[in-house]
Amino acid sequence: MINITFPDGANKNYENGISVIEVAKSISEGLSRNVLTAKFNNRTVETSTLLESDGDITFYTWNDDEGKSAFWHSSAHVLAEAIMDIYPHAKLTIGPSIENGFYYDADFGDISFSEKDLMGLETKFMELARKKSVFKMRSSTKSDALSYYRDINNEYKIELINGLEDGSITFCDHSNFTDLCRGGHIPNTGLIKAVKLTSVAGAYWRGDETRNQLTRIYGISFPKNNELKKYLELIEEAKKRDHRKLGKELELFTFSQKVGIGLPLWLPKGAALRERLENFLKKAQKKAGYEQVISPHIGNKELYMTSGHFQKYGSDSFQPIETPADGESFLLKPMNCPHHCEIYKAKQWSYKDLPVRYAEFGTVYRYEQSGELHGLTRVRSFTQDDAHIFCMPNQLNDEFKNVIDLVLYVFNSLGFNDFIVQVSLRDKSNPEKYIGSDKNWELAENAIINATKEKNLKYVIEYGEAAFYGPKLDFMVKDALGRKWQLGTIQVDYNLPERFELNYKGSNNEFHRPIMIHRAPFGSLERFVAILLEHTAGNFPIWLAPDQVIILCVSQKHEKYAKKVLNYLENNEIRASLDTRNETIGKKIRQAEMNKIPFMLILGEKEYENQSVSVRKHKEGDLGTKSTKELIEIIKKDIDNSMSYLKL
RNA sequence: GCCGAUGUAGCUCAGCUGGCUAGAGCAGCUGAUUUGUAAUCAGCAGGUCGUGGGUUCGAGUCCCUCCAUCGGCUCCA
Repeated sequence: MINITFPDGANKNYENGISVIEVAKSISEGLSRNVLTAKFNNRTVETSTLLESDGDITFYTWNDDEGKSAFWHSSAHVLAEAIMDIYPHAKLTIGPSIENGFYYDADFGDISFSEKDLMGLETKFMELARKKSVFKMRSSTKSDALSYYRDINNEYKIELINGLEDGSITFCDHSNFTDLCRGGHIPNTGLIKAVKLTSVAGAYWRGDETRNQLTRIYGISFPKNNELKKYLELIEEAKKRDHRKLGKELELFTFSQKVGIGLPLWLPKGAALRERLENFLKKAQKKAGYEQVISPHIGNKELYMTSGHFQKYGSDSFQPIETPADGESFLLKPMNCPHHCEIYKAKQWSYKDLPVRYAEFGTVYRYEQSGELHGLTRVRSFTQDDAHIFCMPNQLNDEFKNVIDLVLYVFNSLGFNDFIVQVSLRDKSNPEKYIGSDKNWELAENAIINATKEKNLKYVIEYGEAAFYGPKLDFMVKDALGRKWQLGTIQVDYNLPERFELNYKGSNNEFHRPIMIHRAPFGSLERFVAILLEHTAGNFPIWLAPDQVIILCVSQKHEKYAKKVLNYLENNEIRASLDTRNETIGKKIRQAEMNKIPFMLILGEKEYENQSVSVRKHKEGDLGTKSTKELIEIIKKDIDNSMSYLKL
């Protein structure tokens, strides 16, 4: 007999060698039907696994992330089977589950696989799934595994197996198909009732640009047809929130091939919105002891040689601007830090002066690869809400924590509650990617981790994501389609102060090196506005909204009164516009709704007679007739509410 | 940069297997209408079908080049 403990603490005795699914069945028939995968003693097991010791068990269904990932991972197996069925010469590599679905990477050799071919694969997929083939794990010796893949000439799997330890190698069989796999499957293929192969993409083997490019097929599958339908509808809805679409519709920004790809042009409404964001942050920074500085858009190449940026990024950047003078060249500013270092150097510093905090909305230019450009989120010219704090070692922790507070304040003010805090550290196996001593890196990395812990932030560590000069604390937010983007960032840097030979006079009358904190709560104004657009679907908080009020005349007869009301609103510092076009009131309302203007005022005969206004709120509808005094109160209150966080 | 897809008026799209002066709705302009809470009616104007080449009696439609955009990969100071 073995004793099995359940998540609620209850436990029960079973025959030694009972299967996971039988244990589930002993609890309830329903659970055994829904269980997709399980963990036994914290190890992922198959539902067919036989249990031969005491232990804790947890069952996972479609409602759990673990259940979904087993479902999707199993779907990847079926996809692989379908690929081999239709393209017998393809070479399989890996096929994991991802956040929304799964993919499989395969080498199709000379065949160019395109989206048109997905339909055929999808049909084959469902045909295979319907066979209800059972997933069975099987262990193999390293030499058997290697000889299996040598026989079918799959160098990718051979490379994978060579990286595995003998004794830990397992295959998963279902139907007549087998694949190298470490486990975590659903009971059988029949549970997959719906699949959608969503896209084809190129992906480098092992993520390495210098190696073969494989064909990646993305898909998503569901236990019910209806869920697939709902998922596809959700995607359609999300596409409507795409900032590129909304930015055009709301006349916020545009691009022009003539100006150049990836170089955004801000339209009046967008520029004004951006300015409001800048002023909001400037105000907060002033309170937090920052001073604004200004630096030029170009800098001498020597500046970036000193910082190390030129050596690191020079060859694939906008190329240096040569001047008539011999040997003189300038770079378009790709970052502000070197300039701020030189500003720091403009005077002598005493320990009594520190910390000093230099802030600048600095526009920078980076030659991003053409395939990487993406709306406003990845551009070649963007404005960082940059600042650099120069401080002493004993001030570092407090300064860092204050910056965290500032970032959180910005995020909370704008309703970004759903973000991931990422500690981006160096990849120690690639030291050539970084500058500076190991000792300085240790200090910087520890400073970030400690401050993050002290602020009780839940964080994930990502190795290899650090900047070349120092580790980062990144605040990641998802766009409408779930893609993660870095917005806020805070970096600890011991290296640039060294390279720029920054110093201050300590109380012992000796020179010391300050530590530098790089930070940008928005990250870039461009990306921040893009993500804000997608999160709000263009319904900005009213304090930010391009137009807060639009006045709609029932007929052109009321234009004069409308102008009076407009004037009144403007005198009360409310952003308003007037629609006097010769159109029906219905049409003007419709357009104002589509333009997402928070308040609409309808002015006609009735309002003119008693000098009132009819108020309609965006998405809510008619609020009835109000006096102009009441109107201001209503709007001011609304603006006030939208700024409630800003005042904390 | 790499893989795949797409590219027709300001916007959203139609144009079957190549065949008469390339269509529609919205937006724009002109006129009528002067309107009561999500589209008033009529008329007009607007496109070298992304670019350059090729195949063909004939190309928006087929082929190639380049460019841009979209979905990924790589990259992201």
